[in-house]
Amino acid sequence: MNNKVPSPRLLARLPIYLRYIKSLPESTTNISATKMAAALGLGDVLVRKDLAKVSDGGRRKLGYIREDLIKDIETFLDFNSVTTAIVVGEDEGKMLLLDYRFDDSGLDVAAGFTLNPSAPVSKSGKPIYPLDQLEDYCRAHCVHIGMITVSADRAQNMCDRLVACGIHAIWNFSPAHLIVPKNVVIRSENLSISLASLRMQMRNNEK
Amino acid sequence: MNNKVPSPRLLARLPIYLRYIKSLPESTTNISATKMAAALGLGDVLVRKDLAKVSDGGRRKLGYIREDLIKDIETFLDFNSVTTAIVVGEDEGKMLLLDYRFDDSGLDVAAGFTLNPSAPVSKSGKPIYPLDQLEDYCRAHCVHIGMITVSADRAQNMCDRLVACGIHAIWNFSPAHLIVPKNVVIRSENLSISLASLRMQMRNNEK
DNA sequence: TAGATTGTTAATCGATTAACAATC
DNA sequence: TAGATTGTTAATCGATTAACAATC
Repeated sequence: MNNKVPSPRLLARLPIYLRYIKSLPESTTNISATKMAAALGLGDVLVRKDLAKVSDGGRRKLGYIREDLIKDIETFLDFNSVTTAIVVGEDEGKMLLLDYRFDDSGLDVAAGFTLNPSAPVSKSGKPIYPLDQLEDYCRAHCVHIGMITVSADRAQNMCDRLVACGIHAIWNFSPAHLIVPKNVVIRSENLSISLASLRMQMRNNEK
Repeated sequence: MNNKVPSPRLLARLPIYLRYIKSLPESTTNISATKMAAALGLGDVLVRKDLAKVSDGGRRKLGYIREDLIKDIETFLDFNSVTTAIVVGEDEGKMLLLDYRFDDSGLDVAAGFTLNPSAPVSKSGKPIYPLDQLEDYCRAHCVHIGMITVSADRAQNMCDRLVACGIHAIWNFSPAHLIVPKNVVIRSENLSISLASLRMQMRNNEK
């Protein structure tokens, strides 16, 4: 394990490894990179190199110790420390993300904000506040991530308000392209991109 | 424009270009790769090479004709032909995707299926059928994409049913790892991966 | 021992960037 | 002409794979 910035590709594969390892029967104590690679359709050397970056290695002939590997990946991905997030949004989208099960990944979606809350809590019991309490809440609590699910035309405004509250990162679920200062991290989920990629694969698959 | 399989990275950038070009004021008739690159924080040669792959080139000194470029990107991404999709899922998730605005990207989310529909139509008026009508519907209509939003433990079963109906692609919004035959395309949206990547960026940003 | 496995070093491959020529 | 731009060729960079040595 060294301290270089991990590549996005590695970061994308680690949760996949994690899910796979966790899906193995309880009785499994060891897992080899070779088998994991075969099961996931990846090269074995690739998996081994990835694991070398997050753990301190497996044992020849035995592979990696399952328990330790889970711990190592989770530690590397920082799943053990909790980051607090809030959601600002229109009703449906907001509800969904408020109640989304980010299982064991260290995200606490603490509250939702919307213009006119129709209920004081979401389905899973998370509090929903009127939008004008956003600033006070963020300052009173240690909120690091702001999730945006409003429509494209209101997204930049929400983003600016969150940035002004001192948020560290914006997780944008709106289709808008948002502009943030350099010290704020931004990540956009974009179903158009996924869709384009899916259709492209379909097209190529038909030939 | 040639006929090689486009790289996923190109595919991810094209919708970003598209969104940017469309966001320009109505009066804009030309746009240069140089300016676009600067606005989006990309290298200008990269943008120019990307555009060369989808259009038949810009004009020196003037750049690209906006209108044509939009058309070229949309054609390349196949946004003009319509693909029909259906959603199988639990209530909230299903509703959201049924009503999601895939603006102009050529996806028709035609219907939703769930075990016990609480209403005959979604908010935006899309029909919702009981799950046992899935097979009949898929065979009667020309459904190409099956979107899965059920919980992890039921996802593989839904996936198998959809595959048996002759679906061409599975768009998986459940956290499960799904197995499909070679002739079916699969794409999984995975918020854990996004979250891991976001937190990693945050961590590196703080240093 | 033989076989399964890890781990390392070199080769390959693909994507991006740099340098520069062309041209309107 | 000068400047803004495209487009091409070569260089660089990073990620993946191949080959192989080590070892339990």
